Amino acid sequence: MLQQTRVNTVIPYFNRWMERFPDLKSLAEADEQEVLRMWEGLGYYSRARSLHKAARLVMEKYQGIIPHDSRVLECLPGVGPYTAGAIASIGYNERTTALDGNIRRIYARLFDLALPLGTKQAEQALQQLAEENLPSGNVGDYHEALMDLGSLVCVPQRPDCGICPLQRDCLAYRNGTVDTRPVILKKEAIPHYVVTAAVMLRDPDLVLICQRPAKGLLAGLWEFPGGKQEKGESLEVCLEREIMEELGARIEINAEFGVYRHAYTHFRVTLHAFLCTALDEPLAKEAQQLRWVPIASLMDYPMGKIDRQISRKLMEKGGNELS
DNA sequence: GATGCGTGGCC
DNA sequence: TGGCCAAGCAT
Repeated sequence: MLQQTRVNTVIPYFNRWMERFPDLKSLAEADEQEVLRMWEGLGYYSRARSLHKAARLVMEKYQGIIPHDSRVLECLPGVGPYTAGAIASIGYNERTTALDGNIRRIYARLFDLALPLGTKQAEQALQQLAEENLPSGNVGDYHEALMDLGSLVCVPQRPDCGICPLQRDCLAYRNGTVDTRPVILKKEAIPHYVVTAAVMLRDPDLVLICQRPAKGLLAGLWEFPGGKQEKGESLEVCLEREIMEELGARIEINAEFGVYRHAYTHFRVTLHAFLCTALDEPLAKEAQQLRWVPIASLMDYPMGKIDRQISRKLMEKGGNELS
């Protein structure tokens, strides 16, 4: 859960998760849709599927005992170099590095590393620094201490060097390069898409939702069908085209339903949702499956943020008022 | 080796 | 508003 996610965001999810899945066995026996529902809102949903698979794998292959060896841990789905090192060092006090974003930043500043983060040379240098500076004992505490220092004091922007216990050892501080360490290569500006979605209603209170493909963005989650607006295309034409492409159906667009903005990692979207009626029976083409579900049951289906907002608005309004 | 993958907080 | 960033990993 903590991969690329702040502790304060994780805490409520972690507590709910541990209540529902108190051990590996309960997680291993759960079905994937429920796992995704428990994860909904945390993002990076492949983490949930990987964790689910890893639980099953540990139950089957390792008799329910999470391995101690970081090289073995790295073979588990969703477990890479950092997570393997964190489990081994924090969980089992094995003498292993656990190089996360915080610790990379701290070492880059302590040693005034000029190599851009993410390059092979920088990674090698950081890994070497991590190994050379690994204490002989209490490695888990060491890693947690550095991560806390990185998240509270040696933060990316405007670090609080005045209260840093490492100030006198910090080469970047001495050289006046704290603000430019670590060196981060500029990222491309992210595109902004306009997309449409159809809230297709059918008596008495059914609405059509589609399960997204098993790979890619929001994989396995449910959504209201639609897609990107093309150049020179009106929102209505866009929606009619998308529904024909995705579902092979003509629709009647009855009313605007809402406008939603959202920023993903690699793009932004403005989504226009419309209340619609199907003129043909929709078929699953790109979607894994389609389902006409009672509006009151929408919470049973894992969704991304925008589709969950649409769902909540639908549930508030109720089916009758809309059709 | 580069790219894709969510969401929320801060400025 | 938009950019930046967060206890990275898989492909």
